Amino acid sequence: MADPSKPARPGSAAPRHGKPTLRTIADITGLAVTTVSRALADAPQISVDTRHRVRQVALDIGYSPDRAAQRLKTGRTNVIAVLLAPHEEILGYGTSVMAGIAKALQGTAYHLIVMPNFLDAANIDAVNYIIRNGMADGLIFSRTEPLDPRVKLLSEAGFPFVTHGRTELATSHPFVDYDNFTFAYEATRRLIAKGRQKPALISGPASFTFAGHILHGFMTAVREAGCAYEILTDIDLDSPAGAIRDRIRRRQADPDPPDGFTCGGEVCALATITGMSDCGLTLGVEYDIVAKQTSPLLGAIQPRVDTIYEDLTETGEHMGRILLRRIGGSTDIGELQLLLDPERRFKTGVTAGDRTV
Amino acid sequence: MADPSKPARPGSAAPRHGKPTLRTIADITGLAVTTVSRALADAPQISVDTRHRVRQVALDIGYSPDRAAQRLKTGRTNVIAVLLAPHEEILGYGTSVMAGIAKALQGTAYHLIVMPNFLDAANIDAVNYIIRNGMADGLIFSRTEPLDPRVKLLSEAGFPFVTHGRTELATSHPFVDYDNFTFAYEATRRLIAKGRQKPALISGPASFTFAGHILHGFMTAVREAGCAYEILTDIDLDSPAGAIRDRIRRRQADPDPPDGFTCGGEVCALATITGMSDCGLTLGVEYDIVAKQTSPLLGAIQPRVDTIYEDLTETGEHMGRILLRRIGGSTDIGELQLLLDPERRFKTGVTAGDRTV
DNA sequence: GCGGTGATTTGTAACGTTTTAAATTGTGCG
DNA sequence: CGCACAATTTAAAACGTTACAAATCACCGC
Repeated sequence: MADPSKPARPGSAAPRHGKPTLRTIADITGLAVTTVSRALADAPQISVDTRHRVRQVALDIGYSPDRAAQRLKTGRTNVIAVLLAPHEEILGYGTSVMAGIAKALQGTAYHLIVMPNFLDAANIDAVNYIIRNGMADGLIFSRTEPLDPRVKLLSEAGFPFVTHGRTELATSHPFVDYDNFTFAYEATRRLIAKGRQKPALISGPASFTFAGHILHGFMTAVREAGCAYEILTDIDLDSPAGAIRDRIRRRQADPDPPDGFTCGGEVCALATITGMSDCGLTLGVEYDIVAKQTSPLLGAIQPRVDTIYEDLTETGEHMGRILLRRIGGSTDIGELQLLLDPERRFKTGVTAGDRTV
Repeated sequence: MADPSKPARPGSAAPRHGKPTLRTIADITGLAVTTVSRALADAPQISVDTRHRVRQVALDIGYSPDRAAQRLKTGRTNVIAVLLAPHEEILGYGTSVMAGIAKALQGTAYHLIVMPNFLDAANIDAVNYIIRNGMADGLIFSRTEPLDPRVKLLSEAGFPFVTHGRTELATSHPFVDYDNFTFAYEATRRLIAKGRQKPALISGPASFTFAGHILHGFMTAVREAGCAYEILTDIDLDSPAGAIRDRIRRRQADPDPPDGFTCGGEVCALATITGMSDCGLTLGVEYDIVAKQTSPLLGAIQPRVDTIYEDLTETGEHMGRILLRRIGGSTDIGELQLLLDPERRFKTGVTAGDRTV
């Protein structure tokens, strides 16, 4: 064993910029740089005594490994990239999900980088860039399409990733998804249970997988009930609130308008209320809405909206955990895929001290 | 000049993982690695002809420099870090600002990383971590306090940063801020112009600089008008919507309630409307609100709310640009600080095709 | 033709880490 | 005592880039 009391070997110098390196620890302990490296990595071939001593010194001088050097040597970046689409600006989708991912990454060596992909919708380029330049060890993105080209690309490259949303591709891949079928099914059933005769659906843009799930859930509910229904095409959850409002208003002017709305989002619900209100119709009286809720917002507005909750932060946390597992080498698809149940609790803004008016 | 036709020098090998490096280009062109490096850096000592040839080859084979190696060698990370507080989840504050920053970083070598700081509010630790470990070349954060310790720390360390919001520290530093004084002043004047007798203020948490600016603007307006006023303490823009709603409702039960509200945020405005509505009061009839608008949300709801706009994406873009300038070495405080005027346009949800009802 | 000059190009070392292979130590046993 | 063997520790090389100093080249005036 090296004698800790012997002077630092000649040729060893303190790093110029003060930041401690492996070399610093080596000089202090009298060990070789290699030994220190392995000790910190808890290699079994290093004596337990040495491992402890090295760890202690590292802690004392506040050592933390240089990420650039590690990355250069190992090829691992210790970075998770997340792709955010421009539309996700509203109502904190992006921030909620990222908060969840960050939570999953807490305590690991991984950092979260946001790909500057707000501008161009063609984010297949961003995916290509990440794979080819090895910008990250794993990728997270959302708004999957049934035949999502990003998923294909990543799968073929063997690049670890997790999607928010499923695809219909033959090769299965890691994902976290919310059960939008059940959401739409339950939401529409609630409308019917409230006595509504003709539910209408406002779903996501048709190209996304989840829009199909919502449609399916909606159709299942209306068919079961054998009631009339309507699907509002030409607007979707990404439409500007003003466009949705106008569309609702126009529809009410035509014969046989819907009296219930299954809304996939909060802004959409607000816009619907506004449009109906413009026509002199009151929520809960002439019509009803059941909406998906992803923020505390709808919980406190007037009139109260019946909602079904989706926890985006939880979703992000699951995605982070699954991605770490995948990067760790897991191929057990069972622990890499997760379908979250809509929570059944009725979020209607009722808080303690609330009085019925 | 090196002869392009001569065979690749012995000892040169193709990189194992296919990714082209400087060495690859050197082999192809018959130049030395150093020459290629400088050619790509457009160093004047390399002949124009060589520079062009190297660039072309680099383009052809799809070369892009290894960030880890650059970072290791130069100490520069080419990373901008952004700190997001937990409260910024709502209404896309974070995402909007980041979209703006990303826009400013577009086309530069910089990547945007989000510090996983959602969990602990003590983000002074995160700042320390970034400085000490050289995690980024620059930092962006928001919600400054008058004597913000983060600003102190960064200034002393000489670490480039830009804040969203001002401080009252003696040493001036780069910032982008919205003129919240003018916002509150104008908003309150509008309330008074609408004939309101007793405006009330809901501002940000008192610890933040901008809350003081809002208060100042509000007070200036009410003093000028010589009218009654009220400041709603015990709630602020960060309060849950339900808490704000309840507080408004309770206040209306007491004597001499306010009949106008200057709201610093959208959720706050919605909650206020809800609380008043619970008391049977109608916006625009018994009371008015002027709110700050940072998303398209309020534009489409019913009842219409009078708002003053703050463009967060633009703010982010300015912050990004200023930070790049600062990293580039600028110390001209004139081009590192920016106070944005509230836009005077009235965003009241009026879109093309809108009809007055 | 020769030293000098400016314009280009080049080799070597280094950034801090991990990996591979080799060296050093200690121990048991014939 | 000497050898094999395991347990530790070590030296050297490499990842891809840039900085520094040195080398090469072409060309000029004498």
